[in-house]
Amino acid sequence: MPDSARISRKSAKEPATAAELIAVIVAVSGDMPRVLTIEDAAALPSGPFESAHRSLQSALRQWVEQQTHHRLGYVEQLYTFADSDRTMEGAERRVISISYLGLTREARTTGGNAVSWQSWYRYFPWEDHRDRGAAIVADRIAPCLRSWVDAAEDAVSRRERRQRADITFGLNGRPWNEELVLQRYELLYEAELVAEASPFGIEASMPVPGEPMLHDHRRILATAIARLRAKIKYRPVVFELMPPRFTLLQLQRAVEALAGRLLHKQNFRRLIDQQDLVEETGEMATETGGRPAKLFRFRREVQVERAIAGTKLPLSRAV
Amino acid sequence: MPDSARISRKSAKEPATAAELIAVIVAVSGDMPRVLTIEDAAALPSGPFESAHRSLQSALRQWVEQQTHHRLGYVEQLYTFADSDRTMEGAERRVISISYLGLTREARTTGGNAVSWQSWYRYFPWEDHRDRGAAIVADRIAPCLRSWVDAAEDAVSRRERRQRADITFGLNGRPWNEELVLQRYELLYEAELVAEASPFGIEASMPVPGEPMLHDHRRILATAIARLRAKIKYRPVVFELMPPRFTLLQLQRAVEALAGRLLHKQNFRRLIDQQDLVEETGEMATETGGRPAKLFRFRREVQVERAIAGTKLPLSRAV
DNA sequence: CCCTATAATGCTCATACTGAGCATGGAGGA
DNA sequence: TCCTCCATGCTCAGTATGAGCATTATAGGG
Repeated sequence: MPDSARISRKSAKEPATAAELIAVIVAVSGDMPRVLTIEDAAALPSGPFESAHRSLQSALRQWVEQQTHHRLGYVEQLYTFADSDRTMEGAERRVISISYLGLTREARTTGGNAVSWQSWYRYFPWEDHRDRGAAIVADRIAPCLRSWVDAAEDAVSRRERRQRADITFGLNGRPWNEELVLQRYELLYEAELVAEASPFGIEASMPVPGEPMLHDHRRILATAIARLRAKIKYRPVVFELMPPRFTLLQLQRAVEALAGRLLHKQNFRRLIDQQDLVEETGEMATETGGRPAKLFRFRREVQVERAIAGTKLPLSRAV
Repeated sequence: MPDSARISRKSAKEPATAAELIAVIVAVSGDMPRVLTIEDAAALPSGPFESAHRSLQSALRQWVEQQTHHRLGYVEQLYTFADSDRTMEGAERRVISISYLGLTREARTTGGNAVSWQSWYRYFPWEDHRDRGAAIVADRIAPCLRSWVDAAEDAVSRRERRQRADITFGLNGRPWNEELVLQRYELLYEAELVAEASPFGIEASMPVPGEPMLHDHRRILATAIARLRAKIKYRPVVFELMPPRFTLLQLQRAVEALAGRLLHKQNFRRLIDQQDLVEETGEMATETGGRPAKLFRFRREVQVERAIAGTKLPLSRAV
């Protein structure tokens, strides 16, 4: 390879780098999206990538299935980081972190070592607009953002800050966009409204609610949530999180849990069966609390056919 | 970190890994999407990632700008590979390849070392459905795929193969989907219709046209094309590839070059100005070959506003 | 100067999709 | 029996989208 084609000319002894995998494993239970955590809910599971593994994805799969005793239905690479602030302190080795999103079915306890499933809204309470999320934005976050806007140097940057805050958090008449999870977290980070952003360790008195995580794991989780919220709109991935048989309302509740917002029931049903995503099992669910509902199963065939088209969410302002 | 949280238990001396960046740098000129290549058009530019760099992205930016003397308008991470077949032969080190997509403005010659800009259809002639692409699929590829379908073991897998071929290549009445670039390449690879798939080196007599590349660079390029084709539909990224002032037809031609298909002119214009993506400069272009056209410039402001909504392509069966 | 090719631009139309809401059916509990 | 909670069926208006017709504006050739 010609020298000019190389990203850097220093070709002699490059200091070794280490590769690390970070997994965001998602399940849905009890109307809540859950994420697998370690360190008493303060970190995402991670570990070194070793040459014994065939590939990144197989390493992740193998490990997660061993941990959760569940098949990982869907795995997707999220992002690779190598920022210098991620270098292990004192070590001369550079760490490259490769993050993955994985979907699995049940949130069964995995046992031991402070491993647990947590609602992802524990870390991002403002993202749950099914109920109190909107209030948190309005009461707790918006005031802080206004201060941040006013603290800008000049009128121009004040204007830019205001516009950015309005768009990402849906203020001043702008609509809430559930996909902007990462942008919102990054704004809060820049405005030093999240604990990770304060240089002197975790402050007890953060004005904005939401548990922090170690390292930049909360940012990675935000990336995963954003990706998943976007994906469910055009790919039938929700079904990876559903039991084999389910009612349409259960399906809707799962989507709502992920999207963090309520959907229009009739339109949701229309969309689902327009796309032939499910088929009736012939059975009925009687414990619905109302009229019994038909049970459905996912038509696995569509994963091939519908390689592209996919699901869209029928959103609604309110319900 | 608890042991159970690690991806693998072997914690002793992990063999070092090396990180490599691979760049897909895209520009548009002469109604063709161009990609920066090295090794006499046989490979994508790549190089080691070293600890001197602040981050992956800054390393890439720095290097590309130095090479092309152009500002990299848009940079996006594509994918990270670490498959064992990517290990350098004979070396005990594992190589992790991180690929990036970058957009830049002009395809000026970079000088020296077999660096050149190539139309990406040189590697994927069947992807250019503005003219001969559809014919290549029908005349050269479809017959091979039929053989591949018939070569399947049993009726079930034959059926699966047929369906897969029909969907990805738009056969038997299915519509052509320009986003399935990677799926198409992978199908051709599996069917051993591309040179990279034949184990005994590059064959001269491949039934399907299209230049191969070294290593898995053609696959990476396919990933980049697919990503970009999807992106231009909902994000105003085309403008990164346009000169400061342009006519609407020039803009349309650029989009068509990327998408590999022709667009309905009136609908394209409707979409562009519905979204307020551009503003008139007041000047006119007279060398259009017909009636003079207004010159426009991109409204940079929308990149903030339109953080999400974005452009959609008005497609058309034919023009 | 007229004619033709090539574009730019303006408008219309049918269809599909989408957000919303009304109405009715069926089961269990007070 | 009435009430509540859901399941399910259907309607309606606004908007987006794929297509195509018509008109306007230059350049170049006869």
